[in-house]
Amino acid sequence: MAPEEPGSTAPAPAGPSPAGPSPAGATPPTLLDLSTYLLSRTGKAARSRLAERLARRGLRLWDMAVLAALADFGPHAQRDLVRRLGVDASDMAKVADQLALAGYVERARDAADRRRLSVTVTGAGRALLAELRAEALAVQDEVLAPLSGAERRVLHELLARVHAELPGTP
Amino acid sequence: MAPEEPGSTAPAPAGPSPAGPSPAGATPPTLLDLSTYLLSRTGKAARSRLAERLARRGLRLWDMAVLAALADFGPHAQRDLVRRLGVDASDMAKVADQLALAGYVERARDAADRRRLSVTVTGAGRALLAELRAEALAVQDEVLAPLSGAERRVLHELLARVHAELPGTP
DNA sequence: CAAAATCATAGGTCTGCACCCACTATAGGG
DNA sequence: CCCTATAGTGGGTGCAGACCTATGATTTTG
Repeated sequence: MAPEEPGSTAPAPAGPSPAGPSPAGATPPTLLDLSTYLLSRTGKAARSRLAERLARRGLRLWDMAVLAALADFGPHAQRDLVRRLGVDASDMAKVADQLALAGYVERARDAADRRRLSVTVTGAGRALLAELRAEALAVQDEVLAPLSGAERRVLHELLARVHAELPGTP
Repeated sequence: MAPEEPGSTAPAPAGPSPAGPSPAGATPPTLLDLSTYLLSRTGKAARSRLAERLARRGLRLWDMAVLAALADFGPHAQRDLVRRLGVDASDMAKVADQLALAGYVERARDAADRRRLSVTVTGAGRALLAELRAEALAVQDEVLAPLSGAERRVLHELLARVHAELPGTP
């Protein structure tokens, strides 16, 4: 079970870039060549850092998403938040409940359809969202540190286009 | 597991996101303005799609990483794989064990230090890695569909620089 | 009106990831 | 030799995310 493949030469890395820190060993080039891999890694770094900052406030990423949706598009019925954000209805109920308890949103039964709960962001919610946005920008600055302003704009534009076409996102 | 969308298998016959521009509602601009958010979302999409393809073969992302490390840098003591990939030693033992069982790697005790297990990729392992690489490229093609070749190269270069400076990666 | 559909919610499952501890085998210094 | 450190392993824990089901309240529809 060892058909030695002579041709499967590893793309031996000439050498770890002098500037590149590699105290623990370099990442395999086979992986680094994959945009998939880089996207996954950098995305995970961004997410986990932001999540960690939110966690310090007892919040999760969904909380921020809900506040953003309410601030950007105005009051939603809970079911519309579910549709817009693509989250499970049951999970949305929990998020909304927590946000309402903390005073960041208000919930009221829709008079027209008493099954529906209309969710509205409060002043406190808007203020919080502004802070969370600042946190996100701080993370962004941290993660994108090696890029110039112009490069960051290019990256953002490319990612926006990729994101726009992702199934499940629209 | 395709948490984002239901059928991620086939490239949508007609259009990616069915005609409707916002069948579910638009994403809040407050989020879309954050590169952090785009990075996280696209990264997650890439990751989950690749993971799903690997899962069909009974593999996980770590399996691919280990094979890549072995193919790129030659045989490793298990402990060196742990250092290079930044995974927990206990988890690495499990991954290596599974790979060995499937015949993708061989393990032998190091004669010099009989505590160490030297891990070597087999021919089958290299062949598998080539296939996994092809899968990753397919996912990449899927995710980066909206970008031209030149744009993909720019994106890759920017991501590579960002990734190189991420703490925890070195 | 009765039946079916819809909304919100409580509760639970499942999966993957990261991490931790206890234990064995081996190495190496004093 | 004894003692400490290291390598690998097995068997866990805890957490977060997505998902699923049942139920009560309400609206819509046949």
